[in-house]
Amino acid sequence: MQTYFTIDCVVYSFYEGNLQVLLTERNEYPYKDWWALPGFFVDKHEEMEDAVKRISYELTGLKDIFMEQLGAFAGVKRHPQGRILTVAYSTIVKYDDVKSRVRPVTDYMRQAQWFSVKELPELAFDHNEIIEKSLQKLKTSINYSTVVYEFLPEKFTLTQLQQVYEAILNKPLDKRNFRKKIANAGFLKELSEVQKGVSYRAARLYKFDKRKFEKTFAVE
Amino acid sequence: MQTYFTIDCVVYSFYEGNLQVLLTERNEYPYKDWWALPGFFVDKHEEMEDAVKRISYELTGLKDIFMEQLGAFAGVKRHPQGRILTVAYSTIVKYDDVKSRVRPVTDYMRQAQWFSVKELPELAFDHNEIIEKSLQKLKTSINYSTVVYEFLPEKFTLTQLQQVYEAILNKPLDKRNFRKKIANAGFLKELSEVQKGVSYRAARLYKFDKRKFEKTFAVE
DNA sequence: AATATAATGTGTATTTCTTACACTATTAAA
DNA sequence: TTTAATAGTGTAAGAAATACACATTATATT
Repeated sequence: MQTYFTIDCVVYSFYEGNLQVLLTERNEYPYKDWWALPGFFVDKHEEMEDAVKRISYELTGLKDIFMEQLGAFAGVKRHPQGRILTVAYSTIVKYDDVKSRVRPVTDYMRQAQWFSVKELPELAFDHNEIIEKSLQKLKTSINYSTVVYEFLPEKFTLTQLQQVYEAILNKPLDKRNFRKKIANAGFLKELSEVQKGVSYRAARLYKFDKRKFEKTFAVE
Repeated sequence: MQTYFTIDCVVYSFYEGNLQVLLTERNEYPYKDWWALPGFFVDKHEEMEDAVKRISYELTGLKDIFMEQLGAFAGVKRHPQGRILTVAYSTIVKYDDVKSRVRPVTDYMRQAQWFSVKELPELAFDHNEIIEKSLQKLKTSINYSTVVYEFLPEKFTLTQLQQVYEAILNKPLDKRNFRKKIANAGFLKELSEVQKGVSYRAARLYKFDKRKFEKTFAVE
């Protein structure tokens, strides 16, 4: 007994204070003209991770992006033509790296577009449910993972970092307490550089120090 | 392009101070005579969750058990005959409910046996990896979920509860601090009953109060 | 009845973490 | 030089986490 097998990608970025998800407009039945997560059939000899990389690359032009498996969705009724098992992955890209490059991947999809997670349309299949689950996971893993840094450029300000936290947790945070906590964690390297091109006091730039992070979370 | 589709179950219980996993001895190639997680092909019109329930029931005679999806494992090379996608689930049963009932499910499997997670043999396919990942997840979810209570009978002592925590976290805990923390959380209902049949001071029994738990973790 | 055994049940002091809260400093643009 | 906009900073109070030792109780054994 065999089943069709696809992967779907929840591609996130951060823009204008909001978490954004990349959706594509379907050009085929079922759900023609509906918005949906970008997804595909996985090739016979292709690893799932490679399929995700392939889709993400074709959509955004980027390689080496954050990628995490969310789980399998295989409800018998999720697809009108019988079970299609999908494995959902979430990926995160830096908006600036991508903004002008986003485009649909195949003829199956018309346009590709960013949507704020706060204003999602009704999506094809069980895709709203997949995104819901993915957001939940983002939230709970924020303190134990490097996801926040995946949204930011290499050098970032503390305010930008706080905004990403706020977007994921969907609530405002106190600036001083936030900074204390971040300073305390000790994962950031303070640079001597400051922000450029702003018409107000320029903020100091920081880098995420992966080594220090791994030391803290090392299993003994 | 289609793929074979199985589910594998990580069935846990708690016995003699250790986390135990139920393994079956394979009676078929590949990996004949190896120990493996109990698993099966999923029927065409069967929901994954139902397949897990079915297997767990056939192995242990129990219904209504804890069940959680761990994720999909679909490496092209995980099965020598080409990709077989498996979705792994973890389930938890109470050892006493089950101890004499455990038995293999089909001709594909010879005996079924509990193994302490501290002394696992080398398993078929990628099953060691699956268990590793599952243990990791147990650990990180212990404080936000009801998993610990799934291991225990309806009425249990605080020492038993502490032992389950210790087995999952794989480290000893301070008795007084542990009790303070539990009392503080407020999920337990103290009973007027005490333990029976022990040859020393009998401990007070407690029940898990699901309502209180849900109140605490309610999303606002 | 006395004793040995084995586990139960309990409190305090210390440290660490979390939270609440408001003003001055700096820069660029007008 | 003034205005606008954001950066950057400390303290006090309360809550939670940790480290630590002994008297109590139920049963079994003699």
